[in-house]
Amino acid sequence: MSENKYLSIYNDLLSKIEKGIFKPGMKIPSEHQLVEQYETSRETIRKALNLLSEHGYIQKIKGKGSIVLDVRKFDFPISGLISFKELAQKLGKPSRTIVEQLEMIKPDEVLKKHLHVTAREDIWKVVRVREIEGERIILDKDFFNKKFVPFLSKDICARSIYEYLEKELQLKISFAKKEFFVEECTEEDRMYLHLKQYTHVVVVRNYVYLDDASLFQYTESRHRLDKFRFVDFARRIHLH
Amino acid sequence: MSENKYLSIYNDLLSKIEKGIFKPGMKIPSEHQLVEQYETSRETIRKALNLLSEHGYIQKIKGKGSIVLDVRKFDFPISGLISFKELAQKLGKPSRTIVEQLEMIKPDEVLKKHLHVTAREDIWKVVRVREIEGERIILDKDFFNKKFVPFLSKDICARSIYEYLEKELQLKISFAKKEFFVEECTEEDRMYLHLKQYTHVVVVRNYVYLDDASLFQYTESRHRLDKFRFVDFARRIHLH
DNA sequence: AAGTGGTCTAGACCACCGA
DNA sequence: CGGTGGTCTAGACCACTTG
Repeated sequence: MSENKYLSIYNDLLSKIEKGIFKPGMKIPSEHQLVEQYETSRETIRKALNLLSEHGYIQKIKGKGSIVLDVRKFDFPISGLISFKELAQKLGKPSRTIVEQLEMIKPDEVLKKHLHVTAREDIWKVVRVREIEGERIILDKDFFNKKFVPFLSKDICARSIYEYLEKELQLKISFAKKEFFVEECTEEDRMYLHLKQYTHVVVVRNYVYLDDASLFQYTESRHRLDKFRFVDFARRIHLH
Repeated sequence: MSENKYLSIYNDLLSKIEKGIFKPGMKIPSEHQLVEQYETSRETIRKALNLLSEHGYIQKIKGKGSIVLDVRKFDFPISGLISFKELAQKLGKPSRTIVEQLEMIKPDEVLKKHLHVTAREDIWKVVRVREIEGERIILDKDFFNKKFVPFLSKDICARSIYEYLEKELQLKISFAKKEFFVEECTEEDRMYLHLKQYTHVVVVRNYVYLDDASLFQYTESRHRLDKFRFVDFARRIHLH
């Protein structure tokens, strides 16, 4: 219901692109035309179009118009790392999540640094393995500050912690910083994953921040080399 | 000189953050105050603040204000893959670029698909090796449609093709799509890189689009495992 | 209740593009 | 030249936070 006007226009235009009413290469109506269609002001239309542009659906060209792009349909949903769930869904492959550890700990030196916490604070530690087609591919180690996440259960971890945090606890995730690099396998990797002949894993460190800019989660995700994949869609910034 | 007003405000605020005049955790002046300081309208201030927010420098909180974040200073400049140059600069290490191949070719099947071209079009192929501290770390294979880049020389390739395209040819790069994955080393990798004991490379496929949404460059960048690093800063989108 | 950021309006002028 | 998108203004009302 009471959606923002510019968001509802964004969604309306998006669905027209996805349904093929606006086809790749085509120009969508001009801002002036859209102002009349949606009976709103030009800045509101521009907000909707800028969103479409930032998400890679259209390209705005000064003096010409906005044309529909075709880059996105080949790809995974939005820019960024495809999650385990999305991957499994896309590929239509049988998969499951195994909760290996769930405990309350005090942070060690490394974790204190990553989570910006003191030695006295309580931290949830969750270790999960993601299995696709019977192969244990990804090792996820999540750490949550108990201050933000008072309760966790194996059941919640086996489903989606993510959904629990956003829907049940109403935590508003605002932004995340990710780091990727390759590391030699650890004992822990060998214990939990089916590594085959691979001697290295791709490590993704994920720092998640809430709406009020407080860091509440640190995750280390360790992927078997051959099953790692990432897609990034980046708009170039033209300052100056 | 004749810079946009909102961009000059953005740059001014940014330099105050980087100089520490606005410190992490601090609130910057309210939009109303900034309107008076910069003698402009509120929407213009908001454009500048939204840019700062999108680039991860501040966090806007409704009803409270905008606070300065501290996530970025630990990291490489803007979100996205750090380029060879940035890496070398950051680490202050001696480095150079070696142009191994520069030729005009007709696209094979794979390239036709990647560059969206026909078999008759001419394609520049550039193969370069990036060396840091005497080690050949990265193999870059660039392909340009001759339609957009009529002339290239070894000299240009040894410096920065990038600068040449933007400054000399005035090409406006608009957005890029990147794919990351890990692959087994090829003969070519072994020939050009110092791979040490590593049996795999991190492959980055880069598709670059111009302002008019035409695809003009395809690049395959092959990194030795231990020297690959990526940082991503992603704002979470809250639709609905 | 006062202050904050989020949305929205109805105008204006500009730079760019195509015919 | 008319049409396009980019910037900018000076208001307005709202939802939210804090005292």
